[in-house]
Amino acid sequence: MPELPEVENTARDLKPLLVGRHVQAVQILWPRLVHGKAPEAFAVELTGRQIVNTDRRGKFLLFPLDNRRIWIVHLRMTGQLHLVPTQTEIDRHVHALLELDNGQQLRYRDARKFGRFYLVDEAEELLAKLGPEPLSAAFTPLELFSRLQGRRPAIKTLLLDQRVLAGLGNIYADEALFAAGIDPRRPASTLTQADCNRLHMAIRQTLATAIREGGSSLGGSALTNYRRPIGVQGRFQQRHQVYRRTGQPCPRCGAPIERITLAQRSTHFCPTCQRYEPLGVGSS
DNA sequence: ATAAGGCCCTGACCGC
DNA sequence: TGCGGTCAGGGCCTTA
Repeated sequence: MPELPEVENTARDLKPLLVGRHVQAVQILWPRLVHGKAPEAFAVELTGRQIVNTDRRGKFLLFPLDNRRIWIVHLRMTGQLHLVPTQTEIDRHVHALLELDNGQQLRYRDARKFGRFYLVDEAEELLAKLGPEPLSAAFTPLELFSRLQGRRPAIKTLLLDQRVLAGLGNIYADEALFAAGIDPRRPASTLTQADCNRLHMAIRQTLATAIREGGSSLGGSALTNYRRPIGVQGRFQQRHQVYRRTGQPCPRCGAPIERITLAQRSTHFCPTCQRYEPLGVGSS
């Protein structure tokens, strides 16, 4: 499931393959892939354009074009972009074909059909509500603390809210909270500045390491599993401390990892290392 | 304004 | 082997 590290790797992998290429033809095989306009109009508007860069904001992939418009892709759960020779067989999960000027096709493949294409004049039309980039200078421990003030939901829930912080999904929210030693159920407003200092560092280190490891690939099949455009899987799943490790020993203390549901999402944590004791409650 | 829950999709997996 | 049920969950939408 592509989150920030997977999207970042996708953008980086595609950069040398796409920048400078012209789009010679576009075929949308599943109309609802295109957001906000007819797929025919999308195809016409993208045809003939040159891709001048590849970039990322949150979990969105950005492809600025030579006419200053931007093609934007969100992979959601199972979206994948691959570059293949034009004559490669088209399987039933391929929903878009972009013919390039070098005999290659950029293909969008998505078993769950949750992903979307956008074509906009200004990126802000789509990205205005996103919170800060976790790896940018704008994201500071104080910024994190400020954004949690007066918010009652569990900290895990808010970490998944892209308006609070852009790019975290279920895997990296769980991993970052474990690294910071914070109970995912804690009401966000109960985190102290010191908690936010640890969480800020944990988020950055978790994401930076995951990017370096090529992201996380979970599940057995190449269909639903994250694959980089160059075809390889990520390696970070080998370093998950809690995510989908229910019942297995915590790498820090050995206690069994627990799984609960928060905001309709599975949540994994160590009940010992991520303990929350509200003031005035409990003994000692 | 915040908060909570439903919805879209289909492959993988489990128990019988 | 076949089959029904459940799970996976990002972002958008509706409702309170």
